[in-house]
Amino acid sequence: MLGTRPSELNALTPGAFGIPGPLAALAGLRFADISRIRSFWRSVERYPPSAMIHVSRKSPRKQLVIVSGWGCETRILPDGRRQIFSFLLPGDVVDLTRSAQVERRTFMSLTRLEIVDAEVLIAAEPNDAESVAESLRLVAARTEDRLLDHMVRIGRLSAKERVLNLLLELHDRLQAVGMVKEDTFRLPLTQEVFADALGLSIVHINRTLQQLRRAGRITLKAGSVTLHDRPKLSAYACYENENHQKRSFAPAFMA
Amino acid sequence: MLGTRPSELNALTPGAFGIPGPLAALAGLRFADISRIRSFWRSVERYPPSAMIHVSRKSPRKQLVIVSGWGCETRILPDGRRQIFSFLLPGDVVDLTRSAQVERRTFMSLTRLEIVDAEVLIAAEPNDAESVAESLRLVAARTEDRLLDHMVRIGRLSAKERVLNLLLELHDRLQAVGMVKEDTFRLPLTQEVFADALGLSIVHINRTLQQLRRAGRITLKAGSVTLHDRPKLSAYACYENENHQKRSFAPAFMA
DNA sequence: CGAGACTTTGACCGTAGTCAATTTATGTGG
DNA sequence: CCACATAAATTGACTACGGTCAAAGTCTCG
Repeated sequence: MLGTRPSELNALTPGAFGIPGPLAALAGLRFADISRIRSFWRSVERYPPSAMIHVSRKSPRKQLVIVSGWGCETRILPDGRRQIFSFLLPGDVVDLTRSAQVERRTFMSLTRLEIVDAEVLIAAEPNDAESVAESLRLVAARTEDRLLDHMVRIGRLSAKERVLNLLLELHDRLQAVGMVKEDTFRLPLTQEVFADALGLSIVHINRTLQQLRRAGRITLKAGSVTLHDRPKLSAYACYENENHQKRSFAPAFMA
Repeated sequence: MLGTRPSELNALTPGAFGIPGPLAALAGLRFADISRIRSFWRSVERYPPSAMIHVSRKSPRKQLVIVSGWGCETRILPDGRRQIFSFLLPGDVVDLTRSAQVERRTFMSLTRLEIVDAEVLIAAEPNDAESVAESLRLVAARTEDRLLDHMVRIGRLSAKERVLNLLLELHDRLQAVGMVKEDTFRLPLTQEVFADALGLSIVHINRTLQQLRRAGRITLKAGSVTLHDRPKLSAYACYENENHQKRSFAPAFMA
């Protein structure tokens, strides 16, 4: 782990739906009543850390929603090198509809992970099926857009910038789903995962983190990170909040 | 230019539809008669090299099809660094439907460029509207998938591997639309563009190309490239043909 | 022929990679 | 609750890939 001690602060319980939780990211989703939530809760699939989640052509499911935990999309080269394309957080949608060749992206869990098939969410809201589907598409589109940010990170930023830029993105995404407290959030990733995401070696990631720590830019311990002076860090790392000029998507069901 | 002298071998004329041309990449597209092709030809938009193609929210168009020339999607950082996300070749589709934040990707021409709005193609085929639309989606999905290959390139391959891997991809894509002759194809890109796509500096791209040339891996002159021993190069550069296990999409209208 | 865009080369530097050893968790069985 | 095994984080020494700066050479085109 990047810091130390694990924890379950990154896991959600059904009760969490009562407060601005991860699924709030699913713009406009409304859960009419508790019983529906329960039924949906029962169809959650659970995976242990580092599990490969198969989504072959035989399985009909095409959109998966992360309920709790962290996942990622990755590709491993024949010689063992690995590139992580994206991190998937609670509320994110993996939309396989958008890919012509599902085989080329591997979806795996990084922590214990819970997912539901989007079909279940849509079925839970028969009256708003279309609006739910639309929300899912929107969230999936955002996930795709982030691939570009990640490409810029890897292609054009220095190691320090890459690390900060990614941490800033994760901060914002986690904050959007209520998983940030006082600028601090859990980061259940090993340095190896970080390295594979940012196109750097483990050793260099380690040294980069040290530097950022010593320079007082971040605090990283016990598996939690705190970013000090985000505006400044954002400028330094060429980070742009993805919600800059966007309309807000406050979840209607919690007004 | 990467080699020397320009040329129009990468541009298409209407007559080209009679032979396996770029639009063959649009699986299943059928052009019932010449008059329709003409009408569609009249709605082609033309751009000079290095033009920014605006696709703001005000313009209703959402899917653009490249008819001739090369384009790219890119992002420029505040300090001038630039990352090119993808190259767009004849037959490719730019699907803005898939992006929640169009502002974050800039679409520009690299050579003289001709595009048509997908609407036009669909309208040209009233009886097969749905199948044409489906083809467009498929092509767009492939374009998206390629972003991942590009990410691997930038994140995990060495300079030599990156260059070869990209050349191999371009070879295959151009071959699919009949723009490769005897393992040779036109490459109307400057080394700067190459550098910005591969996350390297111009100087290093130049040296890498020299090395590949001297090692006899490629021939690069007069704006054309020849790849020698592609199977070997593919293995070396971790390149996998995207059509590996895929069904072929021979254009029905030219059988 | 000259201007400007592109390519090429040399000299030198620095970021990031590799290898290998050490320290510090984390976790499991007794 | 401790001992040991394993995973993860650190650190040092050394290397090398790729970046920067600057100058010279080429090509194209008006």
